[in-house]
Amino acid sequence: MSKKQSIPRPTAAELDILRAIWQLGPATVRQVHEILNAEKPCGYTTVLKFMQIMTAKGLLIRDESQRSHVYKPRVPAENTQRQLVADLLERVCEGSAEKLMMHAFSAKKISHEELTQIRKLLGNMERQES
Amino acid sequence: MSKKQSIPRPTAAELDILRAIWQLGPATVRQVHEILNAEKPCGYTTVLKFMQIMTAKGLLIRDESQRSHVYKPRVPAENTQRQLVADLLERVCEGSAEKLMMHAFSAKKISHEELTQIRKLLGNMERQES
DNA sequence: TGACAAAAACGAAACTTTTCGTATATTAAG
DNA sequence: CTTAATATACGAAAAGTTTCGTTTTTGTCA
Repeated sequence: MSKKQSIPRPTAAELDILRAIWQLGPATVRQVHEILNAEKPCGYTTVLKFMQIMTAKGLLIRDESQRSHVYKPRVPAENTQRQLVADLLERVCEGSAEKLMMHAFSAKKISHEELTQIRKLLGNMERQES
Repeated sequence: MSKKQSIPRPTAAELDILRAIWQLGPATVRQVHEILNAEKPCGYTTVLKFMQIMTAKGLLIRDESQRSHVYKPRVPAENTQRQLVADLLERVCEGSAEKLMMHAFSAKKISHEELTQIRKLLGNMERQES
């Protein structure tokens, strides 16, 4: 009975770091800091500290074989993203995917291409349905 | 030049309270506490304090004409929901509505009826497109 | 009007998150 | 080996969130 301790939900600042790593792939503190600092000024050690904390929490794992440690997500980006979307779905859309989409559509202009992709996605859903 | 100060994003606990009020309509602390306490035990004054803080932050407004003050959201539920969805869309889905949907679908089984509704929604979108 | 019940106000403790200064370690160059 | 550059480690302040005990106010009714 292995104890698979659950990974906590990332905080806002932690999500910023995850996003940078999702974009970069396995990355050093310096690389992440470069991206984050460009968006919004922040100290190097601030980013370092976060990445240490995130490692302690189990959000990241790190390879210490190099002088500059290399960090990557403990679980695939998709898992974390799915968890966050599911959470919002329940907590603000009452579990209604339709509401979720309505809000997304009213918040942002969606391109024709994207609409086509989404329709295709819906088709697949339908097919999988019992 | 009226200074329209922006309303802050609700925290997790504040969102719980908003959800209760969205469900109840304008409500007293007691009503909100009843709902929240049923989900997860919490003190009356805890809820009261939150609602006071939220009023100070501009998330709620209250009618003090009765002995039991009546609170309601300062902005329509849809606005807050749209803001939260838009935020997630940008911060975890890279602005891609398709990814948002994919995650929603993989997180939760969607009923046939809901799929139909969503398809209808897509149709409307298309029509509005330039 | 006085006592009781219910509500609001207040203040602060307990936690969590965010930010960084300073100290220490490691490596490369001269 | 010494120094300079760059990394990590550590600790703690600052800020924000959550929780609730205690006090004060307000309304009711006997």
